[in-house]
Amino acid sequence: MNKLLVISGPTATGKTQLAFKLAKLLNGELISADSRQVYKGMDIGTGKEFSAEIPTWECDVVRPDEEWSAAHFVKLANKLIPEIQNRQKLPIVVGGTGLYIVNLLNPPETLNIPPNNEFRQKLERLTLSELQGALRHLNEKRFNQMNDSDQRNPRRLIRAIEVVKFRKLHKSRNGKETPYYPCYNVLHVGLTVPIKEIDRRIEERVRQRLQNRVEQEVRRLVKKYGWDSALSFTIGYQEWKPYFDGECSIDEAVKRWTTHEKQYARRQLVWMAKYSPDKLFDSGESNHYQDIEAHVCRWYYGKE
RNA sequence: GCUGGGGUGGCGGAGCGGACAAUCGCACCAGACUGUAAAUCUGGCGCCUCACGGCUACCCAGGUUCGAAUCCUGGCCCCAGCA
Repeated sequence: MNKLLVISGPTATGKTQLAFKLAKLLNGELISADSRQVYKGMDIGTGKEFSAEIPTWECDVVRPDEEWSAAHFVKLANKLIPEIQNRQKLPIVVGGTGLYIVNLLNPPETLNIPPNNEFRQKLERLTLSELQGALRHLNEKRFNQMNDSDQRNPRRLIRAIEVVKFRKLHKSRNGKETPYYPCYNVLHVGLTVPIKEIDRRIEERVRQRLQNRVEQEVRRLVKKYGWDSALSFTIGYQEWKPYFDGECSIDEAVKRWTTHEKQYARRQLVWMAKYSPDKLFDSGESNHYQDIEAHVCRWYYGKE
């Protein structure tokens, strides 16, 4: 039994509800592939949902001021998945962070090359052309491999430099940072909805979260962790800062939040178009659940 | 009613005689992406054309000028202060 079910898709398509249903049906446990729900206390704004019967892993694992990354996610997931399987249960990875899922299923060689924060801080002070120059000087080939947009992306340039530097330093003892290549029997189900419907659901959800007093949650978290934390790069949190600082009205802040959420959904769709799941379902269609259930069961109960 | 400021592309906002289809930001569209990914970055964004290029544009109507979003006159509208 090495089966692994993956459910991905843009925000507001009903992934979590689907995962709960399937978990109940197939005796499963969830692993959240969500880069924001890992943060403790960021509950209302990230829309955490739990079920009394079904365990959900990789939620609430670090504080908003702690470090987290795709590599952390993958490492923990590769520990959890066999554990769940050993309990004779089905692990279900659900989430909208496409990179996490891709990295889990198909880890890049560089995944376990750690960041060098001190070095990064130094590089962050450089201009774009200085960064480009630095990478070309270290490894012209690597620079040329990058596409036009990445060559102008400071963050990507910094990581590339970091990787090259690391390899130069550790070329003798290669192997330690090679990622673990799992071989699970994976079914990857994608969930989508026409974009107009996603927009509608996002608007509704923002209203709902306001009613659930996100504002209080944000205020509390800012007090505890400050803006120098995940709060400043999370939709639904970052937008509150100008309002708290008296630079805009609450309506403007909420509008920006909604817009950012919609833009995010579009980016997720672009990502999904590139890394398409095995099978895509439209959760706006009335009988989608039956279709998904049938499809998943065929895989689950089928021969290995 | 007087005085002063102003009307620019979906919005905010530069430009104040030529180099302006008009800096920039936002929104929007299309993408990229392999340890920050709800992040970060790229391209497009008046109309027609694959392109060279052409056409119509900076409230409206006139005028000055080789040339006007930019100057002048009149009109309409907005804002601030005074009445």
